[in-house]
Amino acid sequence: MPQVKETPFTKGGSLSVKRSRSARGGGLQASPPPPLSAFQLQSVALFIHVFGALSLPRSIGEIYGLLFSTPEPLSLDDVQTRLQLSRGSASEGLRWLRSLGAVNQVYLPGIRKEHFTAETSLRKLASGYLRDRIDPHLENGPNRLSILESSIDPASPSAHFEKSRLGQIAGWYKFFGKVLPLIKAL
Amino acid sequence: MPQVKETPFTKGGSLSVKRSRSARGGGLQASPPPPLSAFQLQSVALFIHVFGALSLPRSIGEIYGLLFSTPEPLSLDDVQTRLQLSRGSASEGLRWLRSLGAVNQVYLPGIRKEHFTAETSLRKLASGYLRDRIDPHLENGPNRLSILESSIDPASPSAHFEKSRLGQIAGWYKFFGKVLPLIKAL
DNA sequence: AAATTTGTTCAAAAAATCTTGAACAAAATT
DNA sequence: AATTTTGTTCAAGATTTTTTGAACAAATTT
Repeated sequence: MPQVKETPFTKGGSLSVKRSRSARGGGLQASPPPPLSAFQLQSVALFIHVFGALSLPRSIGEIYGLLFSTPEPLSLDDVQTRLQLSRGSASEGLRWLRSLGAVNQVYLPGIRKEHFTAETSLRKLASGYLRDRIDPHLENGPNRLSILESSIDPASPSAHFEKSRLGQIAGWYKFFGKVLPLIKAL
Repeated sequence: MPQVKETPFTKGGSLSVKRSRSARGGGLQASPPPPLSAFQLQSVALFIHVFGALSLPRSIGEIYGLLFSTPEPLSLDDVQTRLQLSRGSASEGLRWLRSLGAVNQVYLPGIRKEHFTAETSLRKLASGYLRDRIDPHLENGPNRLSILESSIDPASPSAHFEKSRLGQIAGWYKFFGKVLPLIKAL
């Protein structure tokens, strides 16, 4: 459905020349895209690959790779311009990485923009990933198990087989419930 | 929740002389789609979910779920008709599961069609998955590391930082190289 | 050896996912 | 309080992945 958004108060008429989002006052051009160093380029490539192995989007790998290979904290705009990503991708990618704990927020005194660095502790990376991407599936476990159990008709001839399968799955859940905390603790 | 798929356009109507692939001679109709039991339906739903957590295609989860919840070995055709999958999906899905070791081939004396059952040993499932989906990424590790290393200019002021990052990654690879075999051995 | 059954492959269609860009909102500055 | 800066959201477009179905090949039967 095509939707037209309206502003609280439409100041439509002004025909103001739309300047680039990052254009500064005084008619200056946007700063030129800062080139990545060889090390940064290789890092980005490597993390695109690593994150790809987990079926994560390319932009996520790019962002983490850039932060990983850059000593200074970078802002959203830094990330966007250096990787030539769209604003949306950069924002959502950073948000996702932050929520996972793969990226740390750094507050620089006197600077308004938020800045970010890469978290490199394997423990934190792994536990964040497990927490966000694996645990949620295990949490429904008991519920799913009971649904499955209730689908077994005890009178049916296949009930015995089905119960054994149910037990199988229960064992898997139990195993993961025990092992995951261990991995997180590393 | 995930259920039967509907074909976008189910045309063809009555003039569709096209007989099912498995239609027998003598003008017989294709055998009616055998309905899944409640237990099978729930199992399929569960494994669609589980495999989905690993970003694997729905059809893979369907096939494994069906085999898991069925006592007898099933043939390619059985899988296809019961899940209403296309022939290609069923064939490729089974092949993938077989290559992973998640599905076992069963030879039934006197029966020409290949038949399959689900492998339920967690150890085999996990080690197959790690072998096919994780190991390949680790194998390139040394190579990737050396590429990254050669991108460092020792004279540059950032060389120190970059070397420490390189060491970080090397540590990760080392860790996984040690831990994965342990997991496989369970 | 012709016909039939069984299984695989792959181009095209369909579906799912990711990216973009502009509107919006919130916070800070003038 | 108006403007500017900063960050988020989401519909539409772009891209990638999955599914389909028909052609093909191999094995088996007639």
